[in-house]
Amino acid sequence: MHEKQALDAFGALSQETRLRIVRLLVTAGPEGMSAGAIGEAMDSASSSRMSFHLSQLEQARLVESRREGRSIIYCAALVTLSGLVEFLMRDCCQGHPEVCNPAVAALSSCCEPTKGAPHV
Amino acid sequence: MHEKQALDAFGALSQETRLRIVRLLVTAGPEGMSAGAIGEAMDSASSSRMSFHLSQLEQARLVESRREGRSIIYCAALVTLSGLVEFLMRDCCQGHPEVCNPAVAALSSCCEPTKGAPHV
DNA sequence: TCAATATTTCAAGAATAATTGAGATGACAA
DNA sequence: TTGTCATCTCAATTATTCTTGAAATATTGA
Repeated sequence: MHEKQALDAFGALSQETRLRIVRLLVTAGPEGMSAGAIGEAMDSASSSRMSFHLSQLEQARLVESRREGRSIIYCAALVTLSGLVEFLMRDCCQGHPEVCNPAVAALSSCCEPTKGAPHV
Repeated sequence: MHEKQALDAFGALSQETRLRIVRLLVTAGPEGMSAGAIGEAMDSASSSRMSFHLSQLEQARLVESRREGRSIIYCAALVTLSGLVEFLMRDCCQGHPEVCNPAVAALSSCCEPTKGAPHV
């Protein structure tokens, strides 16, 4: 993860509709959701507005898309999300390992790390 | 962490100078740095510009400040950073615990979680 | 008190980003 | 091959955010 990519990702996440889309897709899991279904889950979203925000998210690599018949299916790009966290928190414990533990605890509430997984 | 607070935080992090400041302060640790010292670490930052960005960061609760003599010392607010991660990744493993492990591994590269720490 | 240092505040202009609505594209089914 | 559905693209308008420079505030030392 480079600075430019992180800036794009944070920029994408700083807009209400887009943040909601990402969180929706994070819970939706790897099957993802069609653009139309995402739009229905948002209040008052015209198709062009939805398309604009989805393409911003895709450019920022926070979501990925694939075509399935007439629909385009979007899903969250968890690799980018975790890269973002790592970029932001890198070197947070220079001599003070205790200070950044809350961040780890927060993520652990999601799920336990794979034993022996290579640290990114 | 509520949506509004998360939007403010992501908005604050989506600007080059501010993202650099946060990362600088994350590595600086709890002692923090004075506004002037932060400004010197940025290229071509006028004091008013620096003050504008620092106040944006403080409004987003990503940094905290205290006065020390003539200087104002800023340090990273790790509680907000970890809250942000938790907000973004909440419910990422609805039935699919394996998919979000990369995020945990990324954070673990920073430091190990405290044993028995309450999960946020 | 006066001058110097460190930082903030304010207003104006410049730069970026979001929304809207109309029209285009691509896939499928009759 | 025509019609319909799902989604995207484009250009214009509106809204938000950033930078600049001048002036204000707070702290300290002479």
